Amino acid sequence: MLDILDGLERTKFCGEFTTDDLDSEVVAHGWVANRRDFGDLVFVDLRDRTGKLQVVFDRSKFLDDYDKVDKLRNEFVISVCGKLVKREEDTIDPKSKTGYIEIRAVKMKVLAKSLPIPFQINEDDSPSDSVRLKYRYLDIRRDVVMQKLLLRNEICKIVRDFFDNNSFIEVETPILGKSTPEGARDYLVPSRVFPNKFFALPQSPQLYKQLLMISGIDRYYQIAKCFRDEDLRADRQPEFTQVDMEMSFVDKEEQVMQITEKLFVKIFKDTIGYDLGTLPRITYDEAMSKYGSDKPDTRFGLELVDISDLAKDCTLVPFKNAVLQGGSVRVINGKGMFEKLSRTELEKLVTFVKGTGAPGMSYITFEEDTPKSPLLKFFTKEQIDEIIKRTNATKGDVIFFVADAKNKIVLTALGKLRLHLAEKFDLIDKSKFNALWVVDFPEFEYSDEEERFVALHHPFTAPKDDCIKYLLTSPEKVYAKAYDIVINGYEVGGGSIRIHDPELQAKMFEALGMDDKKINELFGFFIEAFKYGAPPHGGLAFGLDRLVMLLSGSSDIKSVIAFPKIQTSADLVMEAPDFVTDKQIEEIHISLIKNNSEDKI
RNA sequence: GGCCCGGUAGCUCAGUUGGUUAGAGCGCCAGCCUGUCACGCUGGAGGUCGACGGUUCGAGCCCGUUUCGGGUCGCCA
Repeated sequence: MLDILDGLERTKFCGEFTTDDLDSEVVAHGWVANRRDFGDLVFVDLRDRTGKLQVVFDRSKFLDDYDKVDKLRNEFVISVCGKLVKREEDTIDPKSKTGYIEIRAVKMKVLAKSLPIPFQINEDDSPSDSVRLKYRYLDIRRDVVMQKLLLRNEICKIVRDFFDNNSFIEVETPILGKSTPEGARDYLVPSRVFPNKFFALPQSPQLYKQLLMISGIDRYYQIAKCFRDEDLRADRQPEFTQVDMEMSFVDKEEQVMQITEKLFVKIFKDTIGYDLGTLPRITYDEAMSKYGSDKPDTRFGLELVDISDLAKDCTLVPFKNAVLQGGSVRVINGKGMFEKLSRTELEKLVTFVKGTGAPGMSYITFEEDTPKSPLLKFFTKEQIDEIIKRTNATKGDVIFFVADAKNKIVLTALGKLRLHLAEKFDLIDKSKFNALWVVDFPEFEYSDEEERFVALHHPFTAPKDDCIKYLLTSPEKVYAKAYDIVINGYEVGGGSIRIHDPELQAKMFEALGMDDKKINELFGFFIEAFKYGAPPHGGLAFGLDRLVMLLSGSSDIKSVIAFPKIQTSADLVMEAPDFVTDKQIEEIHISLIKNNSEDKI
């Protein structure tokens, strides 16, 4: 090491030099970010993860071989020795944090050369994703990317300190586990030792952390890698990080929510200086009926209004039937949107709503104070007046109607329309962070596909005490001790109080239509564990990537992950996944549908 | 699996109605320059217009297929 660096030890990181270091001999290491070459005078911006510092190479004062300076190019790694000085008044760069100082170099060593890199590293230029991700290690040299990784590190430190201060213990749980059928698709790992058997990568450390409660760890946390073999989205990666926690001797949602809320308030305050305040609570039912979503973005209005009671008595058959068949008719008032929406754009909105699964959308426009719409003839004047009253509709508004025999379709459609309109008309105050709790989730959700009730959260979620009696008779009436934390319309985290009573757990499985054999195969070990003294417990997990994304003002989760996957879930840096040798395949007792390994060359 | 958008120099992009030798900025190479900070100036290199096929006298441009990248629906307890 010392031979390479000629004994040069870094005085400070580039961005950390201050007036304290003035007029002393200093050593700085870094990358050549830019150079301005005047022949016998060369300026170099030296960059490391903390920022940039100008180095001046003046031939008349440089004691080393000046030829090396001539040959410097961008992204060379160098070590510079010289005097740190204050710049002349008229040469100060006000745009740079270190713009008032510079190193007058007397010695310089090139530690590594660099080819011209495939794109330029500066703040203004952003190359396409594929180039950036193929050369992600270079992309990270860009300040915008580096800042996100530094922010991520900061958040992790706050998380660790916080849990440590609150008697939580970090325990690592296995990456190689067992496949569980419900929920997302598992990443599978074939076993070499057990032919035909597979490990699964964890979708979350859920079962392990509950076992740790039985162990007496009492309070656990982990910054855990989780895996889901599903298609990607801008805010979804197949491999992601959760901050996972669980605590014993709690039986009320409140206890977990309080400590989590404290952590979130601290993270926002200590990183970006934002005061989250006290998080409002909203029930799942209320969130659905007001916002058409269980993760509402409350930074803007456009709330849903139920007019089913009026539509029930109208003469428009689809509306009437929707209500009579157990569904609903609901509306959103697009405040002041009439002038901004042409006929074509209104029809585009109809297409958009149809795309969400709703049968269609109607609307009433208010070019003047009086409503205009083909819908009007199906309602009485009193009904229309009531709709206007409930939506506060006035001149310039447009009321959007969606009806269906399935409530969920109406709610989802309007919920998505609400977001779409807010985006389209720029109604969202981007400087705000609206964090809230969604509570009182239903325990079950009816799956049309499987024609049975499935767990909305997971099958270990405790039902509300007064709902237990409905478990086997009316699952739709059962609410859960479950809670989600939602920020700006993103589901950032969620958790629940767990079932710790083996009898209740058995009932729960029964409600889900699982027979003893299946239960034993899948969760036998888990059920057994609960017979050896399980304390009441509950916990929560939140997505670290999503949180960093929000805090860094980004809407792309890839931007806050060092080496993210692209949409096809491939890794462009390593070019993974890739073929493996026939021998490797043989060892894990797998036969390929078609051996493509020759295609590799 | 469906739908939408995109691929032109190393990077970011322009390219008219289908018409001569496909352009710009940055970067790169060479030279000049002692206070620049997006340094400047002079000169230069660099292109299978993602690929294949079709239409046409003629295709970067039109059509089809395909590939790669992005967004989204399904999916994501």
